[in-house]
Amino acid sequence: MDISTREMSLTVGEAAERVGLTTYTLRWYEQEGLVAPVGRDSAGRRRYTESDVNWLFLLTRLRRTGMPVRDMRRYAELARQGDRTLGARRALFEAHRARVLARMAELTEDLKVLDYKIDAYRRAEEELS
Amino acid sequence: MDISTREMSLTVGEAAERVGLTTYTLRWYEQEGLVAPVGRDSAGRRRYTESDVNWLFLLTRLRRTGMPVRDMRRYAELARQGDRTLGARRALFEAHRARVLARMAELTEDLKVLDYKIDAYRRAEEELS
DNA sequence: GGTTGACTTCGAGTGCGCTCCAACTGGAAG
DNA sequence: CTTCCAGTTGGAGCGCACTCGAAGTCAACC
Repeated sequence: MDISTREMSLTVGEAAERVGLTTYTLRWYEQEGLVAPVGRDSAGRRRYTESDVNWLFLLTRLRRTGMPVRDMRRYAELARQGDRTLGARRALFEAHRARVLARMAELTEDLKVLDYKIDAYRRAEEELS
Repeated sequence: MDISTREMSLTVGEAAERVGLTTYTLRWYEQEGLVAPVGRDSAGRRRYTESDVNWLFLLTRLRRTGMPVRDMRRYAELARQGDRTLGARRALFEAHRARVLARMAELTEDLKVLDYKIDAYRRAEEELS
């Protein structure tokens, strides 16, 4: 009902805070084509819409799961081409999903090594006491 | 029984292959203090023992779980100081273990976002067909 | 005994993902 | 009207973890 809840528009600083990136990174992402050119106000300052922020949030998840910036750019390019790339985007996500699962399996294995070592240290400490 | 099974000694190339690192990296790890100076043969070439290889393997697991080289160096320094650092080494591993668990929890969350998107693309494709 | 190929050292170079600086602009508060 | 602050650009710089090149040595094989 309140107009401010219907039209969200954030400065680069506010958007950065919301998505957990720096203003430097937000501008750099735009420059690198990970984000389509953001709208500007009358003074030439960026204004981020809710959908800009949602897009940025998605990027942070892709990034955090280890997707290289190069691949994120490719994804952004596909997204900008509209509906006809839906299949390609899904394929990209499915491939990435598989990589994330593989990464998690690796971590599970590595965790066993850590646990083994922790136990070995515990036993060695016991021995010495 | 056979002498060769009792005394393992690998060249840098062989050791690299065994642990899945390059010869460049093996030398660099030594230079960076992640590995204690490796024994040499009469011609000055490195000879890796089984325990050298075990140590390197452990390093690869630490690295793969995201431990910075800086921390690995600190760990290597502790290890070189002998038994009196057992507690510190265990603490280091326990702290790292917690970080790995946190990372896995993050990945689990991120996977949900990927799954959501994959499903959204599927539904959108359905819509268009 | 010459060729090959893996080793040696040292220092420089690379790729990634930011991160920061300098110089400037413009809106808002006191 | 001044001060302040957050924004703008282009380009340079940084930290990390390797990665490679150059020049040389040496053992092993034909």
